Order: sequence, then C-alpha cells, then structure tokens
Amino acid sequence: MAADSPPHTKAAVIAIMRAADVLRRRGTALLEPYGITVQQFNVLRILRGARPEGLCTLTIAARMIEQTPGITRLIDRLVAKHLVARERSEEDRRQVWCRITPQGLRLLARLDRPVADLDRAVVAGLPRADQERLAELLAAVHREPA
Amino acid sequence: MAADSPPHTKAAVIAIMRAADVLRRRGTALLEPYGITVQQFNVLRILRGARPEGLCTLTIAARMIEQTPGITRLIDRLVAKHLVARERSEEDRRQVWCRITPQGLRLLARLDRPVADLDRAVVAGLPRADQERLAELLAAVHREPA
DNA sequence: GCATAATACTTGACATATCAACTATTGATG
DNA sequence: CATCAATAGTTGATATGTCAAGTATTATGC
Repeated sequence: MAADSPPHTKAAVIAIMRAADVLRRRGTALLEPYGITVQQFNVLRILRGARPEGLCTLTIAARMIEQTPGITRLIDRLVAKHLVARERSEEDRRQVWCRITPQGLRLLARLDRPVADLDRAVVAGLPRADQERLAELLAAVHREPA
Repeated sequence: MAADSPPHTKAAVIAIMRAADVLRRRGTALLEPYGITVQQFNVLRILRGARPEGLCTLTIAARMIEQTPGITRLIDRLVAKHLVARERSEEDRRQVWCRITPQGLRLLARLDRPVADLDRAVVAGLPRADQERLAELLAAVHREPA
C-alpha cells in the first residue's frame, strides 16, 4: 500500500522528532517564568559568547541551532526586554550590531543552572559514552538535500 | 562562569535539536507544494492507520509525534481541504469522530514515496545498525520531568 | 436523582513564524 | 563615476501555534 522507508529508518526519524519535541516543550516550560522563549535564550547565549563586540544580525541567524527567518523580530523582542542592545555599524551602515546587555547577562546567569539541570535530566538515562555516540550519530543527519 | 552541563551532554542535546530542525525544514519544504504542513501530514497518516472507524479528536492528539494543543484547528484546516471528515459521536455526544476522506487517502498515496525518500536521505549517512542504535538511544530521552 | 466533578472539545485573544516584497547601503563593471 | 547587482536587514500580510476560558455532555458521590 505505502512506499514506506524501512522500519529502522522510520523509527530513527520518528525518534529524532519525538526527542526534539520533549526538549522543546521542557525548555519552553523552564524558560516561561523568565519571560523568554527557547530561541530567545539561544540568541542570548550566542551573544554572551560574542562579547564584547557582539555580532551583526545575520551572523546570529547563521549560528542559531534552528534556522529562523524571523531573526529581526526575534531580536526586537529581546531589545524590548532590554536584554539586547542594537546599533547600526559605522563601517558598513547596512549592518546592525547586537550586544547582550548587563541585564541580559544577569538573566543568563540565573538560567545557567536550571538549563544545565534540564539538559542532564533529559539525557539522564544515558551514560556518557552513549551521549557521545548519540551526538556522533546525529551528526550524520545532513542539512542540505542530497 | 556558567554552571554548564558536561560537554557531551550539551553536545547531545544540541545535536538532537539540530537534527530535528533539519527534518522539520526539509519535511516542510517537501509538503509545501501539496498544501499541507508536517503536522497535518502526521494527522492524515494517523487517520489512515485508523480506518475505517477513524478516531476521536483527543485520541489523535495523543498519538501525535509532537504534542499539539491546537488539535481542533489543525483538523479544521484538514476538513476545509476536504482531506478529513468529522461527525459527532452518537454514543458519547462530547466526542467528535474524524475519518480520512478518499481525497485524503489519494494525497497520502502520492506523498508516500517522496516522504520515504526524504526519510532515507536524511539518515542516509548511517548504516542500518546505526539507525537502530540511534532510535534506541533516543528512546532514553524522557518525556516527563524527573 | 441531583449536585458536583470530569471529559471532550471549542473559541477568542494573543504571540510567534513564514514568505514576499521593499529600503538602504555597498561592491563590481564598464 | 554612473549603473547594476549583491548584501543586510526591515516590514506587511498571512498562517500557524499557544494559553485561558467557555460550552456541552457524561460520569460520580452522596
């Protein structure tokens, strides 16, 4: 009836989506009391790692774990919360540089512990070697069309 | 500075999210010409597997790979496209039974091949044993808070 | 058997995501 | 140096997702 992929392939694909959904929902639940989303949190972490210069908008987009066409508005929301500051580059006036604010850094500092705890909890069932193996295997999932 | 999780844990978590994003975007791109989303496709597949009786709304929600609070409107859209039909149960008038239409079945039939190809392409870098191992490892990602 | 609780959705308000078109600026070419 | 293309982002329209509250119906406990 159906031109299915082999069971192990289908199982792998479904397992990836399920696991990601668990992560996304638990991450969302964790961050919700702090008033930010998972994507906003990821931007903040990227900008913390890019201090003190910061990064221009599209570079942030390129570094995101999930591709996000709506990067401008995502950052708009962080700016509205005073967690990120933006200013237009003088060298290339098309670019906009984004930096994390002290307030943004303080928020991240409060979040580091619970986020790390969540990461650990989510893969707690796996010993270290298996976690490494998992990352290796997932690296084979290719980004672009074959 | 940061109360980070161990590198292998963080790497595993990020790898899951990245891989899932690849799947989601490629799935979206594949289905877009057919006018349905990944979640709508998943509902159709669930309903194909539940013929001929169909399923009531919340049972569909429970079987979804990604949890979706907005199941009613998701199905609204499938009904609007005549891919799913709904009717209120006579036995328990709170329930609404959903069934896939012949048109929905024809759409799925056209999609089976390309979707299977995508599944295969996405994990093409992995031999069968590794795909199985991947699914096993991901099964350890737990749904509920520890 | 009547009130209360639980179930199964539904709906409205609002946040977020996505796509396409648009502006501003810079680089490349003749 | 004027023009055309490319880059970097922004904006508007629209689709979709999410949460809270509401409605209809059925089950439960006195």
